[in-house]
Amino acid sequence: MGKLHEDLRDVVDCGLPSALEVMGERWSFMILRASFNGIRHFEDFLVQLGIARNILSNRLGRLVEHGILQRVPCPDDKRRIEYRLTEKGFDLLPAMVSLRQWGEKYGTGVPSNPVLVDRQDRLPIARIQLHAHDGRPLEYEDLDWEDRANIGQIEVIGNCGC
Amino acid sequence: MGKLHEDLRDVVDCGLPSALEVMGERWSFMILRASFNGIRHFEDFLVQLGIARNILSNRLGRLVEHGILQRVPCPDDKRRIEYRLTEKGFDLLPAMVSLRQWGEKYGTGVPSNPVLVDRQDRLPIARIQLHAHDGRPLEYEDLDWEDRANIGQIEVIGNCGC
DNA sequence: GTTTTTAGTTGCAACTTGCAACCTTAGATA
DNA sequence: TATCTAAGGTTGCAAGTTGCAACTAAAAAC
Repeated sequence: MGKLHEDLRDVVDCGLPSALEVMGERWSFMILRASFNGIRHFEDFLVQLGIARNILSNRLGRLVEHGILQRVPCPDDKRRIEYRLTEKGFDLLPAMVSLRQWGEKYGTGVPSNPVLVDRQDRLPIARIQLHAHDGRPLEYEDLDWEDRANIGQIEVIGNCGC
Repeated sequence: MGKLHEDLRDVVDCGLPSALEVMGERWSFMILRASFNGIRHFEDFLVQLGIARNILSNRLGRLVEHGILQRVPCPDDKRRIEYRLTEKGFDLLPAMVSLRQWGEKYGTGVPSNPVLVDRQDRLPIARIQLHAHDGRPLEYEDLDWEDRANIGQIEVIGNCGC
């Protein structure tokens, strides 16, 4: 475990390798999706995903190790363990939704269900896209790569630019 | 190849499994990132990523197979092959950026470079997040899962809701 | 016509995966 | 109290996947 992944790390200046170290594994996003849908127990993941026991055990362990899930023993039944999303885990929602939207657009064409809605008006959320620092939506033609050194001083807090 | 992935497909109503069939493989997102950065040739991917030749060959083939990259032989030097992003490939940008931002926030702390900027003002793009159909930014507390059947009629074109 | 460059393929060893069977601890039942 | 069942694992094995190094094929350079 690990040897394959460590190489990815120091290849380039990019958050991607460290993200992929956990989330690049085959079942990680599926487990995350189940978590977002409220699944919390080992056997429920097992049934929902059709994953092998040992792999699920291993993946849950790795997700916990990386602070994406939290392992909480139930106080009322000490056999049961709850795997809950941490804040770090919740922060993966945009990435997951974006991948899901892409898969839905180009994949088998099966509409996803259930669907994320805005609690206020019960309407589906918007398609995820890139925005400028001031909120204007950006298409690929509006973008450029720039060396960080050339924009260091005018950078605005809250924008990461990557 | 493929046997492992087909199972993911029909597990749930979700675009995620079909997205992960290609992009869930260990090197796919790294190759995609290199493509977004302008890398187009076999040997350049090889050097930039430090990936094994046979794996790169295999992954490029799969990305082409899935219509994410296009294999274009150069007319001036017929040894050379260009791997170019298709529209389907470009559409993965939000997912990649979102993952990258997450990795940058929680990973090794190394700032990504180069950085995506708005061509108009040369400022870094905003952090990717979820928005309501009318553009309001949404946090996780503002969201709910809803069965597609309950919102089928009021659904707005351009919103996918997943 | 020999060498170099680009984009691969092949063989092998090491690692990872999936499946089935087993183990461990805690509650439930009698 | 002993036994049964449920929840969450671990272990062993066969099959599949990966990485490395060495080899090949075709086109360009010298």
